[in-house]
Amino acid sequence: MNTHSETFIETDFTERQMAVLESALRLLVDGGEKAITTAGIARAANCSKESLYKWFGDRDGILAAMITYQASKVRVSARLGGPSQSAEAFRSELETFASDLLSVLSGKTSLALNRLAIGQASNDGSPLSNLLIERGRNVVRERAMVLLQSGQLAGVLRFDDRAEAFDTLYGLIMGDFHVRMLLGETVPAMRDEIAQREHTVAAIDKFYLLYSKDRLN
Amino acid sequence: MNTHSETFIETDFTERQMAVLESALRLLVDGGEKAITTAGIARAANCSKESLYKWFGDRDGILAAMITYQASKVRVSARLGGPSQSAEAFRSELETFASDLLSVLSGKTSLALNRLAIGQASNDGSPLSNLLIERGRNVVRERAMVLLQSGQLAGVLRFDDRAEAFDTLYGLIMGDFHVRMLLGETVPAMRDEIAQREHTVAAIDKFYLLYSKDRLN
DNA sequence: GATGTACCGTACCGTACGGTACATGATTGT
DNA sequence: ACAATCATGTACCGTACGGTACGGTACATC
Repeated sequence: MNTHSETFIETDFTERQMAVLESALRLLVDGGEKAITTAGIARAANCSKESLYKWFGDRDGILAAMITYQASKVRVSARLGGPSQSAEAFRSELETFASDLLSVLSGKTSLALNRLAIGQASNDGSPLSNLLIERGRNVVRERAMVLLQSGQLAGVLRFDDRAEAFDTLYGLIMGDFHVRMLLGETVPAMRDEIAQREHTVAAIDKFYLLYSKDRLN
Repeated sequence: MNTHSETFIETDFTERQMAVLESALRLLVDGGEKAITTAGIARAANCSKESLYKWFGDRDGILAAMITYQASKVRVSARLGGPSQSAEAFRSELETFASDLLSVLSGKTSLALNRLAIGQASNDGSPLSNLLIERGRNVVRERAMVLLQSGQLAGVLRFDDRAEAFDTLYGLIMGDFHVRMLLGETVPAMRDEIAQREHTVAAIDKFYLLYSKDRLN
């Protein structure tokens, strides 16, 4: 049995459907939203439009399925260590989180899906945006929350408001990089692996200056 | 003579054209991108489509003109104080900057234009995005840069890399609020004036912890 | 009062897209 | 072997949009 498949979240999608969604995502990544036409998806995936409508209902259903499917793929690896650990191990875990955050949010597919959801966020209740917030941001946020919690329990960090600490951590890591990348800019600090690493370390340094247990104020 | 008009940047737009752009912006704000049809703009502004094409070339020209026009309106008030000033006055100025940043980026028109630019950022070189970055972010950034510079000259702040200090300041102020608002979420910390004020003060507090001259490391 | 300019309103054209219907081939269960 | 189910490919329909053309109107300039 393939152990890889076990790390994926179970979805209600057929293999064929996932293949179609995969090619639709690829279409979105290098073509933008205007490239996502029902005929285009069908052509790229060698499937019929009728199948698309049978499986996903309508165009918005296809888009929602793309987000759900992608979210099931990038599900971040859960924490393995317990709450009791050394300060060095915790710092390392925090840096891993920061690095993962940068990698995920700067990924082409993530950017394309965020652009898609933002582009139609002004219309109605915008289920796409909610889907992206729930399955994207909130998942990452939950992981960070338990991480911060364990840091506090381990006596490494000190804060009153965990949510505020998370916001600060996020801000120090991402800054305005996300929006700039969404606008199509190639952010220098995201260029290569070492630049990302450097930025990550600096961000965590600042976070420790603000929330370390040994903080001097 | 009206002194207000002098604070506006000169643009090449006629009064009539500005009125048309104004109603187009209003259309965009409460209708999203899909509401911006040439016929819709003409109808809302009581002008003819032919005039639209004569003035702005094509649909993208209209969108570009909307961004340029809006940017000319929200041009932030320039700093008046010189580099030599008290620490209290500088801190106050920094808080004013933070407050202005929050107000501008959470404005309905700003959000709508950012959504518009992001929505079509994946296509080509995307002149809309560049326009928004140049006339939006970079203007604000320049203002913050001279502000930070004067803070260093006044002996209040200490940093080696001014750009890095700005990124940190921005991250502390905005966090992921911008993206969340772009996705349509109503961020609690942006709800009312006092919540914004509280958040602003906390952000500047953290910034001072990191970049104050009296920092202890 | 003639001429030119700028604008409005509307009608029109071509195209592209979302969605549906149908005919043909594959696959599976019995 | 055969029927039933499913998927593909194609053809089609209605509509909405970008862009253009044209007739009509107000106004200014000479």
